[in-house]
Amino acid sequence: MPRAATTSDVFNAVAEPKRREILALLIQERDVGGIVAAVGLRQPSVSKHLRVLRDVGLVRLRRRGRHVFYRTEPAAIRPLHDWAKTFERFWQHQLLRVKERAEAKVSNTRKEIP
Amino acid sequence: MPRAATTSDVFNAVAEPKRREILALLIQERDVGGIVAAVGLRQPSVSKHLRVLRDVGLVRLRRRGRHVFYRTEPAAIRPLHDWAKTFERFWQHQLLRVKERAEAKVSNTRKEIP
DNA sequence: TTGACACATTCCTATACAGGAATATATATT
DNA sequence: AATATATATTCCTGTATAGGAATGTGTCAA
Repeated sequence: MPRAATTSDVFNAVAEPKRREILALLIQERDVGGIVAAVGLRQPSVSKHLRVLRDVGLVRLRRRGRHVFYRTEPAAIRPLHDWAKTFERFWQHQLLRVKERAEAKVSNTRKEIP
Repeated sequence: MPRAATTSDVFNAVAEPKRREILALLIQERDVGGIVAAVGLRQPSVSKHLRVLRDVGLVRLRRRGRHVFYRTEPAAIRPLHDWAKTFERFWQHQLLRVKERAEAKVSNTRKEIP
């Protein structure tokens, strides 16, 4: 079985670096031409990335005449954030242990010096 | 160009749901057999997922005789967390606006009642 | 109406993938 | 040494890309 479709969930959609770049860009609304100018890709590739982002709800669009303006939908990133946050307390534990070891070492060094 | 390799970065590695499941599982150290029993996959598939997670630093291993014990390396998830957190203030803005609209509505309703 | 412009979609291709089956490697047991 | 156990790797296959090229669609302008 191949990897899940990029359109299936947010995790797959943001696995592509260019799409993350586009998401960061679209915190400020831009039309497709503006995105093409900003990232180093041809217009059809950009449109395809936008389609993926749209399908998982990571961007919204607004049509104005011939132009289509896209903007990031930040709330759609929350599931990813919440998942990562699940591990936060564990890496904090790690940092604490590192700190404790460092302090213990200092303490030992002090004992050794006299 | 195909999708980037799963081994290239943390974002690609966690794009696969089973790997996220394994990461959650390995907060508590387990051997491969234990993982196989927990997730519904054959041993070779599990070993391959572990290889990917290992290559991007998301898990560490400890050999004990014939058994290999894996555990999640929570700190390796931080880049993902930090990236998602970049958008936190924007979705908070959204929530604030929703709240403001709701309060404005209540206020209007009150004005209409008398 | 005829272009011109902005964007989206389709078709093509090389590549990466995930699981299954078979096999290899390493360690423990007898 | 021979065998059993635990895990890793290799080979195979159907599927999902991501970008390029070509084409389709909708809107504005003259």
